[in-house]
Amino acid sequence: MNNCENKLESLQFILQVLGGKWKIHILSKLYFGKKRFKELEREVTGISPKMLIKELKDLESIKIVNRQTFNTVPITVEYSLTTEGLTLKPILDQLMSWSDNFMKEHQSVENAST
Amino acid sequence: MNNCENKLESLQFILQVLGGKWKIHILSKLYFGKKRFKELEREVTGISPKMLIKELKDLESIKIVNRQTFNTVPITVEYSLTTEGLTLKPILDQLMSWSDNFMKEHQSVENAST
DNA sequence: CTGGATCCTTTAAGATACTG
DNA sequence: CAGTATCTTAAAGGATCCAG
Repeated sequence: MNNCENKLESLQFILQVLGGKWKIHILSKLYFGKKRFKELEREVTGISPKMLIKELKDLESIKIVNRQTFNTVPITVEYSLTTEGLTLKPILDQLMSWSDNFMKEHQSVENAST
Repeated sequence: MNNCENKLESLQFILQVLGGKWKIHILSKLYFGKKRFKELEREVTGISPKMLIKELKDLESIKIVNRQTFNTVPITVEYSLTTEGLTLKPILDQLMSWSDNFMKEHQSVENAST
């Protein structure tokens, strides 16, 4: 039963993918639909083009986001979630509600010094 | 409805907590029960005492693990999960099964070049 | 045994200017 | 508009030695 090690690795892998400063923020924007590069740059406040590109490439390479180019006058690129990417949403939602709850608990503990 | 920002923050927070190279590994050992420092050092292969201490402190500070000292001849310290920490298990399990599935898909895509 | 302190290397991230 | 390149800083992690 040492596929535990295996699972550990996958877990670490996906945590690494989702970790970092920007991934979640970017994904949360893409859950509302496709976005152009510039849109993302605007909406993911504080990110630099270099970081945005890097993160998008990361996500693209594991097929969580999709990149589509249009040969318009100034080139247009749209990013969107793949089917795989969409399956991530419930997970993220659950994690979110856990974190949310966790934060509340944590706060109430700190404020319990009355 | 900009509690979205709030949720994003909690998500990032917990992802940061769980992220890094060792947290998950350590937690997965603690799910089997309390462990002494040395036991963890042995079981979490490759970790240095410095890292182990740091990670344990991180987890302790957010009340996910519990630290209990015993005034034995050479001092003994036992680490275990708190109630909060235990609530993390289902989340981790779900994440794990997702990652697992994701990895399989990903592999089959790569091998589909027949 | 448990853990702190120090030094060093590697990786993540930020700023900014530049090209097709 | 979309993306690169370069340079710099900050943070994570590793190695090792030391102390209660």
